Amino acid sequence: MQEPTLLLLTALADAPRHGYALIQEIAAISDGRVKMRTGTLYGALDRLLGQGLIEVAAEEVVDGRARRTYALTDAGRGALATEAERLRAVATEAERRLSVAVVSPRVRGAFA
Amino acid sequence: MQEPTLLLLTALADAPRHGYALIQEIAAISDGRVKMRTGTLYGALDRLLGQGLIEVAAEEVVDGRARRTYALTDAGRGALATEAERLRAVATEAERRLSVAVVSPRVRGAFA
DNA sequence: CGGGATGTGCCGGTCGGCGATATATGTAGT
DNA sequence: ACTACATATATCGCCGACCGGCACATCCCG
Repeated sequence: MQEPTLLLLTALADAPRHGYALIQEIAAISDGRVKMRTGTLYGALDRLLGQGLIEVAAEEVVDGRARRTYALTDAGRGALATEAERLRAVATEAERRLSVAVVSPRVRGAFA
Repeated sequence: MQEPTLLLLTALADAPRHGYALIQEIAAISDGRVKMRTGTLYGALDRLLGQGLIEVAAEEVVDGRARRTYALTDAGRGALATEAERLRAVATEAERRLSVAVVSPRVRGAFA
């Protein structure tokens, strides 16, 4: 699972949302750094529907505009929890290794 | 940056290693779950060299076999640290949202 | 002498992300 | 009335990363 997909699931984790709201939510989560395009969004949505990680929670017409609301399934919640835990583990390991890195001779000299 | 790439940088974070050793190190990090293929490895290595995140630390011949050892550059260490922090943030947000999720009516009934 | 571990490298397929584009309606400004 | 922007959904083709498979070479063990 790649990051845009993970962000999508994260944006659905606390409450069901429709496509356009997801784009905004992801921008908010990432402090404006990630601007998901509709190409990425609807492709990922289709894929996640096929994988059973999300489902269509509602289809309604608001102000003349169709709106389809998606929600995480139990499987989606599980997948997100697993993925989050795995990523945290990798991040922790990366940081641990950086901190115990073999100090280069040049830098080691600073402690001599 | 994708996960195989992140794993590669992580495997190089504590000490320089050569290609084959990286495959084994990544398997160890992931508890045997990730078996990186050579196609992925050398492709990523080339890319990371081009990006200046890693460098060739040594080229030697051991037991008649050529061995090329790679090491993280300062830029690579920085990129890995940044990436690890970002991933941790996403993982934390995902877990937070899962925990504060709107409880569905069906489940909410269990608390009534 | 065959098989497995060590070691590097290429090639083609596949899949996900991305930019571009299209369509349609509501709202606000001029 | 016209324009522009936000809301909202959807498709298409390109590209880059990943991956499986293959090739090549040496060393060690049975």
